[in-house]
Amino acid sequence: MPKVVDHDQQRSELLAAAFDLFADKGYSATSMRALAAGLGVSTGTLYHYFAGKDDIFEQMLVWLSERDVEEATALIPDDATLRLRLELLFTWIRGNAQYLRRLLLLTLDFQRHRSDEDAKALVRASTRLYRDALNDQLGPTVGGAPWSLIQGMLVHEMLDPENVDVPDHLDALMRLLDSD
Amino acid sequence: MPKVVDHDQQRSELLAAAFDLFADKGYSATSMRALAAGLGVSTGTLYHYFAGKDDIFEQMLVWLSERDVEEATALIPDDATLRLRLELLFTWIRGNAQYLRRLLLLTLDFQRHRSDEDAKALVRASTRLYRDALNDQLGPTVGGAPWSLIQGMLVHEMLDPENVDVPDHLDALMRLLDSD
Amino acid sequence: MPKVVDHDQQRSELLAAAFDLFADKGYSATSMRALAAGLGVSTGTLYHYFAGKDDIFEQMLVWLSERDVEEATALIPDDATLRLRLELLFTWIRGNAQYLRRLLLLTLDFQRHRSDEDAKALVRASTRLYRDALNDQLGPTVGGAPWSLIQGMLVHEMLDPENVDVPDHLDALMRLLDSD
Amino acid sequence: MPKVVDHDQQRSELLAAAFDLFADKGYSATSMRALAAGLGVSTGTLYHYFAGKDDIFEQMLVWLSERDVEEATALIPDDATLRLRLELLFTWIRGNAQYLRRLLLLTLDFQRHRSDEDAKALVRASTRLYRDALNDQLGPTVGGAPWSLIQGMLVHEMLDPENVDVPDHLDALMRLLDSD
DNA sequence: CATGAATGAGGGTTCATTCAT
DNA sequence: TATGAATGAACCCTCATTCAT
Repeated sequence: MPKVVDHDQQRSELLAAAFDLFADKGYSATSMRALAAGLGVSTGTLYHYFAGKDDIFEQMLVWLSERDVEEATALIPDDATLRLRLELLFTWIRGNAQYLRRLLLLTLDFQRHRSDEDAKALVRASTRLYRDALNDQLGPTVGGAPWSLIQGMLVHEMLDPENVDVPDHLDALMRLLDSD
Repeated sequence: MPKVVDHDQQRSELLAAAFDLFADKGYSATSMRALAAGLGVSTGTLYHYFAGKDDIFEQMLVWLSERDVEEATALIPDDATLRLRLELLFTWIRGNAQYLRRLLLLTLDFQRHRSDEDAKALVRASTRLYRDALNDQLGPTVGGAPWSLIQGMLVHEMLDPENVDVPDHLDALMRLLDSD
Repeated sequence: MPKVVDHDQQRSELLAAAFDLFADKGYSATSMRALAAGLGVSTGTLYHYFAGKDDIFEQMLVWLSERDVEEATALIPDDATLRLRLELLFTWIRGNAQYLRRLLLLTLDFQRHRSDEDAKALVRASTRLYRDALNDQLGPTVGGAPWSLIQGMLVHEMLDPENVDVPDHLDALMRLLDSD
Repeated sequence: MPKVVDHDQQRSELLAAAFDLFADKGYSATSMRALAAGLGVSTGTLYHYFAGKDDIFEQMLVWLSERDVEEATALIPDDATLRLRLELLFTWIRGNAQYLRRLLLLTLDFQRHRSDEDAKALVRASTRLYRDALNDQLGPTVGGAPWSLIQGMLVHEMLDPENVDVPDHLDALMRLLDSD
């Protein structure tokens, strides 16, 4: 099925490139024209591969989530201690902080744009993919606070970039997990 | 003499009512026409009181921030213990969680829409107003993690409302502060 | 009738100031709000003294034309030779070239804006006031060409300011008149 | 393959038709909606072919200037005497006087609307195209006065149509050129 | 498969004018 | 007499989407 392969591969490449375009300007401010131009195709072609703007975003979000979780999980040895897992994950998060901030902002952007149940479900699914991976690594006892702390750190940096004490956040994360 | 209208009062009333309209649909999806209709005035009147859409939002954000900080601070007795302060603040936050989520989302929405330095400064100023008030109440030792945790809790609820363990977050906050 | 005097004087002052405002931006680009602000009154006051924007312009044009003709005519002795008359008039025109260009442009601007017969009649009346004064000074034999040359010089300067040879124009004017 | 439309040809056709619409009401009074309706397309289509209202005008002005100069120049034999050249040019001008008046008024209209340097440069370039062609035909000795006389004649007709003695203008032109 | 021409509703904003005070 | 709040149509322009080729 060579055609299908080509089709899927082309679609993946379009999705990968779409993130930068969306992330630069935000969901609604990124026009289909700009998307087409940035991806090097015509608007018609875009509509050939995708049902519309929302569809591009949705497929992109799923694709990014799966890729991220795979990538981060692969870094952690199976026999790592809790502390090591936390440090490795935190390192990955800090190394991709800029990207994660952009993704988080974009996700909220999209959710705001589309307030229907389908959009909420999509966002929830993507979020849970990340959160479940975190729980897998740090234990099922986690009640949500560490996850909130990580997300909060990213939001904090978006709103007031100069006043975020990153080591303090790692320290806080460790204390939260230790006391469990 | 002109029509007897207190310019500043009228402006404040428009600002107060504007929040719900902005928060319902997001910054960019709320048109000036919708704003005017929702506020019961014409678009011309809106431009009589404000320089434009951005100006409405900016004035609104300042007004809300100052009002919130005053309101929350007033609830806390001067001689309250750290634990009591935390509980009172957390109670206020939970009591206004829906509003705070909407405000946070709206703020991020606006920041995305306008990426210039002026917008960033405005958002930063508003954010710091809240954060400084928190630091005033919970002590200067706070390195940012508690603040991130609170913001993260709100974001968490936006993305995955059913999976947030609120008491766990209060507990985590207490642990973070106790160990200082 | 003190009230009437005050009223007329105020109106004259408003008209005088209105020219600069109109000339700076053009007829249609000068808003009533800008006019009111520039004249130091409210829009309501403007509508108290004038029937509307067109009325302001019309009264202004009449007032300017009469003032200009009086002023330029006063400079010429009754017993001046044709050559002297021409030189004095040309000197006045060059001394007021910037103003005259602005006035000519503004007049065309207005005529374009209002294509009805009333506007045309007004413009024609104003133009003839200038042209008749010129004919009075330079003789009834003038068939229109000198007048066209002067207007053309001003238009020429508007369209291509650096390439107008002013002495050549005076020379040409003299030749046109001499050969009559 | 897209719809088969020659982009440049379609653009030229729109430009040609745009002149009448602009000339009828003036630059600023001709709205994009009116333009689109008059050209038989949607506003969206207009923006597909042109960057905006100014762009339409600018491209139109260049196109008209080049067409006019070509057309008028083609009428004059290479070995024509000065007198013949003048007569032929004057005949062309009189034959197109209505059009030229409309063009001149429109150009001034546009220059008034946009006072930036780019607009001035465009107008200057267009003006010089006409003037240089005139100089080419009537000799480099022309100091500008004949050109001013021609423009003045057109302006004169705009302001006071009934009082322009056309033969007198031709006569004056000949005298100006003879005496060189 | 792929193109880009075409649409027209809707965006933020400005306007001359009215009128209650 | 004088004010400025209020209107709402119209401004230029952008948009996601469709479809003939």
